[in-house]
Amino acid sequence: MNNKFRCNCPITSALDIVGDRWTLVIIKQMLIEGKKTFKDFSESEEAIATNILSSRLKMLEEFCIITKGKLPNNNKTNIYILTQKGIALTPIIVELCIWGDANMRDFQPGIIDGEYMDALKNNKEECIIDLQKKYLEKISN
Amino acid sequence: MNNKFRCNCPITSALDIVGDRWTLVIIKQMLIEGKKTFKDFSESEEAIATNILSSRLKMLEEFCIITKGKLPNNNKTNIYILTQKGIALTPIIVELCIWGDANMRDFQPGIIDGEYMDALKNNKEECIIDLQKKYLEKISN
DNA sequence: CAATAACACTTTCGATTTGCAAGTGAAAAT
DNA sequence: ATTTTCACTTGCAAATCGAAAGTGTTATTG
Repeated sequence: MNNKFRCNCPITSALDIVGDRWTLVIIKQMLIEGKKTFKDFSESEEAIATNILSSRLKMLEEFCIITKGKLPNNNKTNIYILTQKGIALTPIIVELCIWGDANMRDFQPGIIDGEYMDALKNNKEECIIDLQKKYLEKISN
Repeated sequence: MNNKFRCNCPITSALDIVGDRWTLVIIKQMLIEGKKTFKDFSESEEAIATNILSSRLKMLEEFCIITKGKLPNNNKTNIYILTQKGIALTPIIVELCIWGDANMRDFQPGIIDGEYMDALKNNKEECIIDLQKKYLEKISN
């Protein structure tokens, strides 16, 4: 197993895992859009290719950011769920959202905010806690 | 000019620009490590290749995240400076730092925190403001 | 029970990107 | 005048990406 990490900086080390075109998009889809199956992800707006999706899910499982499981009455569909490490990425997702909303419109005028955006601008910290709480509720039943 | 953007989500749009292996590492080096010349970046711990560095600096300039300039008495060395859009990435860098520090040690035991880490854990918001203020001071003289 | 559909991948392959090394040209220092 | 420094650019092999098609297993439908 070769070392994925470029150096001992915590920021660079974080980027060694989540710093690519797709990883945080998948996390976002789980956390905010409630996606949890391979099909959910592959049918997303972002149109991720299935081979890339497959390799990213595998990597995220290796680094304990998600877990792969099944529903009791269904032996076909895999269910992917964020672990604590994964849920802890919420502040990063939220900050990306705020930055993208505020700074990318000049180049991407089509940006459409979700319903969460207003709340996010008003009270960021509360919003982060709320997103995490809602995700935990969603997966616990 | 082809469209870089995958869809209308602000998070995905942010990741279309800063979601790669190197972009946020460069921003971090500017903001936290005070790097500002091509040489500074190319001699970094992370060891970015000069062709990649060159293409990223060009891209960041296109998207108005950095500006390229010269010092009055030096016509050789280029000085790269974060714009407001660039400085606004501070919260993302900070959150990556916190997440990496808290969650990557299992896989990267070598992680070494900078002096800013303790302050960061105690008072995140103040730390973000402080980092931005210090950067602005640094470039204004 | 047989046939079909759905799901979760895997494989293939051409295109793009990465990363290393070497080279270039202009400015600054010696 | 020569050497060094800086900021790139070029060339090339290796790795990764992305679109499409294929595979195998598990529901579902008639």
